[in-house]
Amino acid sequence: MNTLIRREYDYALRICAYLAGRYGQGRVPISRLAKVLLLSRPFTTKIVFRLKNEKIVTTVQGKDGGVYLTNPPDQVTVYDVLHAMGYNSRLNECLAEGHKCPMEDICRLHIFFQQQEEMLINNFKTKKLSEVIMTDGQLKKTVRESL
Amino acid sequence: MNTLIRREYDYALRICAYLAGRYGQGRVPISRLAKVLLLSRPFTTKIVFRLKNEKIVTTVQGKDGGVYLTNPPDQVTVYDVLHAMGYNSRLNECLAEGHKCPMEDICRLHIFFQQQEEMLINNFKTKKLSEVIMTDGQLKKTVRESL
DNA sequence: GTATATCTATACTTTTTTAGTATAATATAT
DNA sequence: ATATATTATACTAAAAAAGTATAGATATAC
Repeated sequence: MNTLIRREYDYALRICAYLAGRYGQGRVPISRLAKVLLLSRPFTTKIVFRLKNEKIVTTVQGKDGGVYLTNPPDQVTVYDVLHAMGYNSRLNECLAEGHKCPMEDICRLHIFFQQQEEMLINNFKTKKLSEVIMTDGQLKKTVRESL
Repeated sequence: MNTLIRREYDYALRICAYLAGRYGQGRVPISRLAKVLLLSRPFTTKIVFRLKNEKIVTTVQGKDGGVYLTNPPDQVTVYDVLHAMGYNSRLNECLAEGHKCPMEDICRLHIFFQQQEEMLINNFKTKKLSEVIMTDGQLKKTVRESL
């Protein structure tokens, strides 16, 4: 199966949605993120590393270190997170930069997909992290039920 | 790069958009489809084979054989073609059938992506082949210019 | 009835992408 | 000092996508 949102991107969003719920409440160690979000620890590490480089999250090393969301959740969008992770998905390859299809200008399919993609990206840019917060309470409940 | 519409699906759409422009005007051999749409012949063959099995196109063997659109272009949608090709792309894997995420019910990200996907599929179901026709005239012009 | 143009059906190969792991190093609170 | 964290990069394995090859069947024109 084929997805526009890769696993990594999805995990990154989960991590940010969780951190959004703890904004202003200190640092969360990666080990805890992994546990509560059902991710492997090395993979979580990798994703946090990318998010940190793009300044979506801030990290603190050492004992009592951990991760927190750099900016308030209502100032970060789903698109921001995807973009930070290197999101460059396209509905159709013919929409990609550098791709020069000789039919492009006359191709109504191209125009159609272009419109669809714009709409989607626009919605990603509108959706804020504050709207998709995952709280500890919710997570504990579902994880308990899934055991 | 990652796309929702695979190359095969895109080619299938092109083929159908072209056949839509010649609906009621007889059969088009695969060799011609490949040439005019800038596709390799074996690949075109493979795609036509799939479209035939799903009755999107009808094929006639033998000398003077070829391919034509089974139904009028205003009765076939972009979604019909994608579906025939085995389209099962999802925005996010967590939307896939059989995928059971323990957080699913409470996950606002899941709900958000679900909505986005519905919107997209709906638009695919609304767009008819008659709206994306590629004519011989257009194609010859662009191909000439690209040489 | 034969040659030829055409589709049929499946198997194979190559390349790319994705997903995930491992590890040695560095930082900090106590 | 030491225990607990993150850092940064390299590596591996599995899966998917893209495209090719080929032997065969079929229909038609002549």
